Amino acid sequence: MEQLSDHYLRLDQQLCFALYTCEKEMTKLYRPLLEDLGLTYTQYITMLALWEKDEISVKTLGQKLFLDSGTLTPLLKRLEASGLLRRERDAQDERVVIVRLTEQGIAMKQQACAIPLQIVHRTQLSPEELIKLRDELTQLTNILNQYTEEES
Amino acid sequence: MEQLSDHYLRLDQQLCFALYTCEKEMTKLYRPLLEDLGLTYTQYITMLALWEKDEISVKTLGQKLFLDSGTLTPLLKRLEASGLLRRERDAQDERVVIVRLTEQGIAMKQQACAIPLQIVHRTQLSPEELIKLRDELTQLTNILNQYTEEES
DNA sequence: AGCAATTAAATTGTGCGCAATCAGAATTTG
DNA sequence: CAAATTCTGATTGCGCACAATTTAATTGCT
Repeated sequence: MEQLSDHYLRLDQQLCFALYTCEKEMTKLYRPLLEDLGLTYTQYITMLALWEKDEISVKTLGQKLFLDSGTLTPLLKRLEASGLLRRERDAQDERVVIVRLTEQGIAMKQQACAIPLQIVHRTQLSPEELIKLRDELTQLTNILNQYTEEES
Repeated sequence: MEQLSDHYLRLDQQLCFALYTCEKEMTKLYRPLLEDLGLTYTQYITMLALWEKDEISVKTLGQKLFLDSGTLTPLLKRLEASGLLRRERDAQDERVVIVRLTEQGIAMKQQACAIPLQIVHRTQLSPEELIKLRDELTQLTNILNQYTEEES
């Protein structure tokens, strides 16, 4: 006989599993659209960050994206190999690597700007619902981040 | 000068990015708790599925978890190496691999049942808020899944 | 100036996640 | 019944994620 406590271990009860599957499904939705640009999902959000603010260090970029150098270094090397950006050591501080978009990298923004609206449409969410969900997730991220930060 | 259309490409406007970072933060919250059990996050949700229903095929398990054999086969081999389960070919249909928990795998459920409440507490969400967010994410997953399914 | 501490990236190693491909088994169909 | 098709897992390859370690550069302290 199933215990009452089993309820808390059910897969369909878990917020984490809903989040986990939803994130994967969202990435899967982007994949065919990004394939046209020759980008993976993580490369896409990296380009979003760089279209907003160019000529920043790997560290600053990592803080925006919540990614560390173990992820960013090879990813940026691939984007560099694709001709979208250049990685150069800072002359002032040789420890720092500055990321600069190339003309090609800047130009890709025009192709990318059609993507967000296509995605929004497919979520079938109203602008209000989307903003609400997005902000709830952002707030939850901040709350969870307190725990993970203070333990390190 | 920044174009109006740039707004749609801003990182902090993206639902996908909020989802992406929140999912990673949630996984990071589980990590130290799961370390005590010797499980990764994906191994944990796999165990959740198996605690609910044991002796199922890799295919059925994959459908529950939204994971394919490329992910599950090596993951299940690791869980088998840890002594938590056994993988056996079905005698009726040799194509099918049946996953069975060992005594040790079943016993781990008792240790795991403390985890969900600890996580819920750290989200600082009321039970109602948590259920609402979880159900919204599940619904969004189902909507997005329509698009990704119909294209294949 | 000299040396420890700090900082920024890079590197290494493990484990997903998934597309693509392959192999073997079962089923369908002419 | 034989050929074609479908089905289930396994394998391979690539790209994240992230912990841990290493390397090199800078800063702080005496």
